[in-house]
Amino acid sequence: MKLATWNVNSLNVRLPRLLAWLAAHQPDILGLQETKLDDPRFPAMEIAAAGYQVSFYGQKTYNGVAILSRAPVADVAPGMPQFPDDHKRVLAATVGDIRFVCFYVPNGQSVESDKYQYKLRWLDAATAYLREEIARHPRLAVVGDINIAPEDRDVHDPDLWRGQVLCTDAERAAFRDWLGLGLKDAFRLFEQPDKTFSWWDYRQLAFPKNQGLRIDQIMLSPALAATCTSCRIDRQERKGEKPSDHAPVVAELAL
DNA sequence: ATGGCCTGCAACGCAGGA
Repeated sequence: MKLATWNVNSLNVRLPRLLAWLAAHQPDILGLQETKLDDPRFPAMEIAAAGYQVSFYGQKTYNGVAILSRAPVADVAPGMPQFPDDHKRVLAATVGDIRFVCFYVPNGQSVESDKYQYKLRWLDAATAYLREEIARHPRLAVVGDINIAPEDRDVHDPDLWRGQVLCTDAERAAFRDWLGLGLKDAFRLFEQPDKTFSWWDYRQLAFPKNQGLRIDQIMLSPALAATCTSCRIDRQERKGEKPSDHAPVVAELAL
């Protein structure tokens, strides 16, 4: 079984790439972030034609999340009950005996901004939310654009980024809180090449220079982590015409 | 390669991303 996550940075623009990627990689469950589409405009027909059930929770211009699954989906739950929010950033669904949570964590913009304070409040609420989810669902996968580079090795230039948003101690502490609930960062269950990232700025030739961050994650509860056989980032998808600035992350489970 | 990020909006510059 393949689980995946991808910030598509506008599903409207990225739909051709998404359909090609589904055909090439055939994930069983995929979480999307930054669809940037109102629900009436969601391309449900095209995705259904590709063989996927789809649940979506979107808004115009900003945010927006979706879950695609080859198998039937149940108990779809938008948002976090602990954190009423106009931003559409959270969607959860059950596929078989797996609970799949798709997060689009706030960016935070800069440590001086109100958006950073919002991000910290959001992360606190997410900890409470995940504590309940993992208690209720032993086989839990939490995926998404987490907008936190967990450690310096997830940053191309740690000195440049030190103390900046995505790398602050407070954000990293929240990520460690999630690991403290028992979740495993699937990517770090395996030996990985140095300087493997999931996001590269569109500017300054950041991708060819590999000036990136690893801010997209798949986190697995112990029961699922025990079945995980690989986790990799598909940097090929960052190449070519009109790529998203994020690459997909894929975890394989022996299920 | 003589460039300089991308997307959506109701725009004709701006907000937001990270």
